[in-house]
Amino acid sequence: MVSPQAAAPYAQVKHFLKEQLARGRWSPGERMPSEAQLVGRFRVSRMTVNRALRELRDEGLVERVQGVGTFAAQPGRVASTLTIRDLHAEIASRGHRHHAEVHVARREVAPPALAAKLALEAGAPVFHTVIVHHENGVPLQCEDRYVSPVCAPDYLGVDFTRTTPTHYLLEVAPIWQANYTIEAAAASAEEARLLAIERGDPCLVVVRRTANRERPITIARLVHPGSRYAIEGAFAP
Amino acid sequence: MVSPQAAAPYAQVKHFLKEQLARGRWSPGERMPSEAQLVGRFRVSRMTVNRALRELRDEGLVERVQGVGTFAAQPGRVASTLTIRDLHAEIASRGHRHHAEVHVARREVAPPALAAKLALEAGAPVFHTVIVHHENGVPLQCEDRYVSPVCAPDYLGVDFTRTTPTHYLLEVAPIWQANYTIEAAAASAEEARLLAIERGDPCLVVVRRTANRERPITIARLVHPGSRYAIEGAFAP
DNA sequence: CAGTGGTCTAGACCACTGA
DNA sequence: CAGTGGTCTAGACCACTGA
Repeated sequence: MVSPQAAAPYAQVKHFLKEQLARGRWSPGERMPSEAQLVGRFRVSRMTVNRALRELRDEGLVERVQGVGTFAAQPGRVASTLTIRDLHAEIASRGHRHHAEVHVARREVAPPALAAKLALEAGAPVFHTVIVHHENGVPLQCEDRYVSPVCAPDYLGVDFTRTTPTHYLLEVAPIWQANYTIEAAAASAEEARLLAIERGDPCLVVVRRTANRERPITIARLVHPGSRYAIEGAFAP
Repeated sequence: MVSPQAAAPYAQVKHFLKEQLARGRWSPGERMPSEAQLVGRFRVSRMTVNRALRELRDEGLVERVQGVGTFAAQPGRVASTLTIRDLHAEIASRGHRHHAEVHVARREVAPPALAAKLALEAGAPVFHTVIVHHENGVPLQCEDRYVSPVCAPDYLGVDFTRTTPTHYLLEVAPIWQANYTIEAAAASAEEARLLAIERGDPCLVVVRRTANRERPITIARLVHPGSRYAIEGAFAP
């Protein structure tokens, strides 16, 4: 009998393997235990073990070859797609906990360059939030965002520990178009502090600007520790 | 009885729902059929339907709430504009000079993990090139590439100072599908040397794997100095 | 309370691989 | 051939939700 609070068996198997992989129990390319062996060790059914391994494969942690076996892949990356996707949903879909720390949430006066990008007049008010998103308690993204009060007048009234800016904005101001840049940059002292990494550590930086049919809505600078985040995607005809 | 070629039942259910979602059968937030209803309609077991829905949730296409139901998610899903561009053409289009330095171009024996990724047998030969691309004399990209001899048997005969691997491969082995990851990483000593940057400097790393209809063609790891390269894109409805 | 999704089980058949 | 992963089934128990 399993006590109610206990993690699901498939999650336990997955966690165990993840842990061992992180510790280097198997070098990349090395054969890992077969499903049958894990069934024996954990006293669970093969479907349960299979789900754990399938999810590890989907996360890029293991490789599986039918008729051959399961092998350790290069160590841990998390995945995303090049879409405007709510980070909360993304983390939840991995079965992980998300929580957000709000560091800044206020009205500011838009300096000229920013005002121009948001199609506001210089000196007009603009909303500014700085929020750090955590996955299972580990900082994953520092979201530095400016929002046009014209498109989302009630933005600052949102409880960002419960609703992400992306989620809220997608609801109140549907996106018509967006552009983005993706680059690698060294963490600033401030970013390093917020993300619990070292200054100068490589970060994946996405700058995204969205607009509706008439005007810009928001500009966000999303900084991710390079070691904890990767963008994944695919295309087919 | 299911004919051997048929897609797996879970994939059929998933495909059906994806199709309907794409057609706007359910608006965002609208309730979709329950697992029980889909079991009845497709004559499959609930585990099968559950897997289809779970994967749709993981892809961000639906939201599921225990005790309540399954709902169509906000769209948010836009085709990636990340294209496979020939770097030579990209540099030329900026009116700049491109030249390539070939550091490695040889046949090697594929270690197991690589062989699996390229659908080769372990120990089979594989082509390996390491080429540094310069824009106006400045190193812009270090291209570390493995190529399946099955798809491009004459690969090593190409003069890579005159033709880029991407250009050549697009000609001899048209791409049917591709996937990629984008991440930030610190330059290794070797990469730093090739790119004329400091070890540890942030780099934008794209790993791209392409395949034709039958089999993988090539895996490339493209390392760019963070200070010199960014990916840009836009999407609109 | 009925309906929902989350998960597990113990078996099954299959395709594939390498010895 | 034995071993592997891919998938399915038909049931089960559970937590959760909203009427």
